Amino acid sequence: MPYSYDYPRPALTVDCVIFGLDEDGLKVLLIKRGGEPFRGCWAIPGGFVDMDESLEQAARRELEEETGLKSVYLEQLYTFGDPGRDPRGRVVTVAYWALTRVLAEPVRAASDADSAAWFAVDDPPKLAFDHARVLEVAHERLRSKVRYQPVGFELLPRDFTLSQLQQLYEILLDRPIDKRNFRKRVMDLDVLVDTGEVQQDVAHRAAKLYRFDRRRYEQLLRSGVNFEI
Amino acid sequence: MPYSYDYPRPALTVDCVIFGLDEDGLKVLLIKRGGEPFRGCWAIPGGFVDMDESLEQAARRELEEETGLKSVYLEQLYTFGDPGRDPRGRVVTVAYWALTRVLAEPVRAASDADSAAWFAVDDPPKLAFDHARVLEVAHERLRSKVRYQPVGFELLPRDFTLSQLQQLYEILLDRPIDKRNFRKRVMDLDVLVDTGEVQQDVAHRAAKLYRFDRRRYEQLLRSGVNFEI
DNA sequence: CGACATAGTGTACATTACACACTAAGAAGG
DNA sequence: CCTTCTTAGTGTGTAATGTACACTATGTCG
Repeated sequence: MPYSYDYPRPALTVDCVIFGLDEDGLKVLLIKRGGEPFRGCWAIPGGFVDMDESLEQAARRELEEETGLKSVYLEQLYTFGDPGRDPRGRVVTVAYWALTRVLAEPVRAASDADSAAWFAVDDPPKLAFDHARVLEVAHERLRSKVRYQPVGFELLPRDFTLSQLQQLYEILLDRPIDKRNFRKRVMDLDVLVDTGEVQQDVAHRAAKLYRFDRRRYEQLLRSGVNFEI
Repeated sequence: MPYSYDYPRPALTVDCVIFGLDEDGLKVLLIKRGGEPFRGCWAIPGGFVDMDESLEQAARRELEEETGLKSVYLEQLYTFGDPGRDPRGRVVTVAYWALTRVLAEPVRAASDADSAAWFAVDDPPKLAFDHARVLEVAHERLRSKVRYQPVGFELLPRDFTLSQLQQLYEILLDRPIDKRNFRKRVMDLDVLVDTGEVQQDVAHRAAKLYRFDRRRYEQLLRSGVNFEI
């Protein structure tokens, strides 16, 4: 027993709630557990924190190990630490969350997990531990965040059309949006650059392609501009 | 060495950033550390999590032990876990925060701390560990929360005048507010009950006393009403 | 009873949000 | 090449909301 302490310590883990978007709607990335407890059960990817890495680094590492996903922008969600949430003993979990494009990110099963797959957020399988609660908190956070921050842009290809952007927001906000009002609002935000290019190979009038200007966005954000959509 | 594990574990602590309000402005509750490291340095109250208590219970317990403060409404803020933030080794801290009335909550030094005192948030002393950063994150959270949730009501006596409420918001938002617009806005929220009473013992026209209707507020909140002030 | 201190009230104007429907461009197929 | 189909792209009027602004009312105290 190589590691001893004067007082007992909880185990520390990180979990990653990864939301993905495709034409069907909002998805969440889950893994099938390969070990006990809850073997064979679906769960949110995550694992133990190493002593020399930050919490976010740990989350990023576990996510890549278990799903192959890398370089997503992770944000801290909440820390779950009630006694009894893990049958192995006291485990405290710092949960992170992110939004990605589903199609751009094919997932593979990896080391610690039997397999990884996307599930509709509205209809998830039964989950291990208190992961149903974790998913709920994350979904709540996503909903409230979408309203006042332009998270959506991360989910599109670098160059995208306004219709694609609108479709994305309609899925995230789960309501139809008026085209003209949406375009007015988005253009007024002043964070899109017209690339001068248009869509290729479409069987109808090609739409203009825009690009998100992150630098400009961060500038405006600092000066307190309201990014409500 | 009574507690042994197969893998090393970080120590887990909780910290409480307690904001208080008095007529001078926004304050934060700090303790003077009685032990090493950073002995004699001011710090955010907190301590180690016991194995059989939830994170929030731990925060509440440490807060009472170190400052005498109890039954405040704590909310989870953020979890700080970078390696190197504590010279004793890897320590992960789940930070909580709360708003209280300063005058209603005289603080005493207690067990783990030499003394406890309120400091102006804008002009804190040099703080132990990465507590300056923790305070900054908490202050940021407070500022953004005040805008869209009626946190202020917690800080007033059960029965209060609209002028007191306005003064409170002026301090929290750090800007003057027009009296008529403020009253209109607040009354439109429809969460105040007219008690029928008025102030006593004031050397001028006595103001009506109102009470915050928490039940009504929670009802409206669930139905998606906007509580921006 | 006059001076003083705070309570309490309404309106006009500017800004923003929202509802709403047609023309434009390009591809495909006969 | 002309018609049809599909999506792109655009403006205006109206309602709702936000904001600026100044006076009267009520009580205490000297």
